[in-house]
Amino acid sequence: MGRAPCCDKANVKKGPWSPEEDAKLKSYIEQHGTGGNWIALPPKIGSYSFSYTVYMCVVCSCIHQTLDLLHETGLRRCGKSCRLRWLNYLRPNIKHGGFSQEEDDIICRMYIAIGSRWSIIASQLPGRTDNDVKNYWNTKLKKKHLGKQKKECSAAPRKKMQPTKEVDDRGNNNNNNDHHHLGINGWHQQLPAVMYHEQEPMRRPLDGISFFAMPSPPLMASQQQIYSDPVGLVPPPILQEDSSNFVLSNELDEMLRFSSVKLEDTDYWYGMGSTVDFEKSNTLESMQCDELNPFMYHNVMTAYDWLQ
DNA sequence: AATGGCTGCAACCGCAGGACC
DNA sequence: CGGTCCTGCGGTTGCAGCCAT
Repeated sequence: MGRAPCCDKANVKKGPWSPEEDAKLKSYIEQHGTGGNWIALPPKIGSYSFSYTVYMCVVCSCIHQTLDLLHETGLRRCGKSCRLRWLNYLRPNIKHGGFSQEEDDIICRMYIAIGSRWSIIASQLPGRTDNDVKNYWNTKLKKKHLGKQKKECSAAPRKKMQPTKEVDDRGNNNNNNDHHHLGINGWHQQLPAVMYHEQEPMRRPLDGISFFAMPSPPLMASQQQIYSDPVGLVPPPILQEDSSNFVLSNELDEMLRFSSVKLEDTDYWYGMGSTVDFEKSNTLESMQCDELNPFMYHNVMTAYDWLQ
C-alpha cells in the first residue's frame, strides 16, 4: 500500500511565492505560530530542529484544519511548501546576500569534516539556512576550490582518470544537468575497492563541539608531502610526536570518538573517496604513533601507488 | 538588438529514520 | 514487533537574470 500524499496535489499551488502569499503566511505564523511558546521551549537536540518540529505540529495542523479559510484567502500551499518558505525565506533573522570569508572557512572545514550535512553546517552559521549553504557550496565554493586543485594537479601530473559519466547511487546517469555539476562524483567507482570505504553514519549529533575551532585530521610530515592539501583548507597539524604518542586536544578526541574523520573531499581532488573511521575502540589520544599512522597512511599510499 | 550559454537561487522531490499505533 | 505515517534532510530541477558574442 502506497503512502498517502501529504496534500491534495491537484488543489495545491506550486512554484514561486508571490509577495501576497508571503504576507499571508507570515501573518498567519505570527498570529498562530509565534503567538504560542514554541520558540521559548527548551531544545531537545538543538533549538533549530526542535523549533521546527513544534512549528510543524502547530502550523501544519492549523493549515489543514483551516484549509477553507486559507482557501478563501487564496493561500493554497501544502504544509511542506509553507514550512520551506518560512524556514528559508520568511523567518526572522535570515541573512541574505554574500557570505563572509569567515563563513567560507567554516563551510569548507565542516564539509571536509562531516560532508554534505548542510543542516549541521548551517547551524554553525547564524542566519543561514541549509539551502543557502548548499547552494553556496555548489555554485561558488566547490568551483573555487576545485579550481585551486586543478592548478596544483597540472603542476604535478598524475594518471588521468575518466569522469565519463556521473552515476548516482541509484544508477542514474546525471550527465544531463552537468551545468550544475563538476563531473567528479563518479570517480571513486573506478578505484580499487580497498580505497573506498562506506562512510559510517555519525553516531550522534555533533552537539557540544565547536566547529569554529575544529581541528583538521592530523597528518605526519611524510604524509603531507604526498597527501598535501590542494584546497588549502587543512591547517598545520595540531599534534606533536611525543615519544611515539600523539598529543591531541580533547575536542578532537571527542569528535573522533563519536564520528569519523572524513577525508573524502580532500580525496576528491585526486579522484578518491575514503573514510577513516576511528570510532571503534581507541580514542586518538591513546593511539600509538604506529597504530594511527599506518591506518591513515595506508589509504594515502595505496591511492598514490595506484595513481602512478 | 537578438540569442544562446551560464549562473544563482528558490522550490520541489523523494528517501531515511523516527514516532506512533 | 511490524506496518504506517510524518518530518527533516539532501539532491535535483526550473527559471529568471546576466553576460558574451
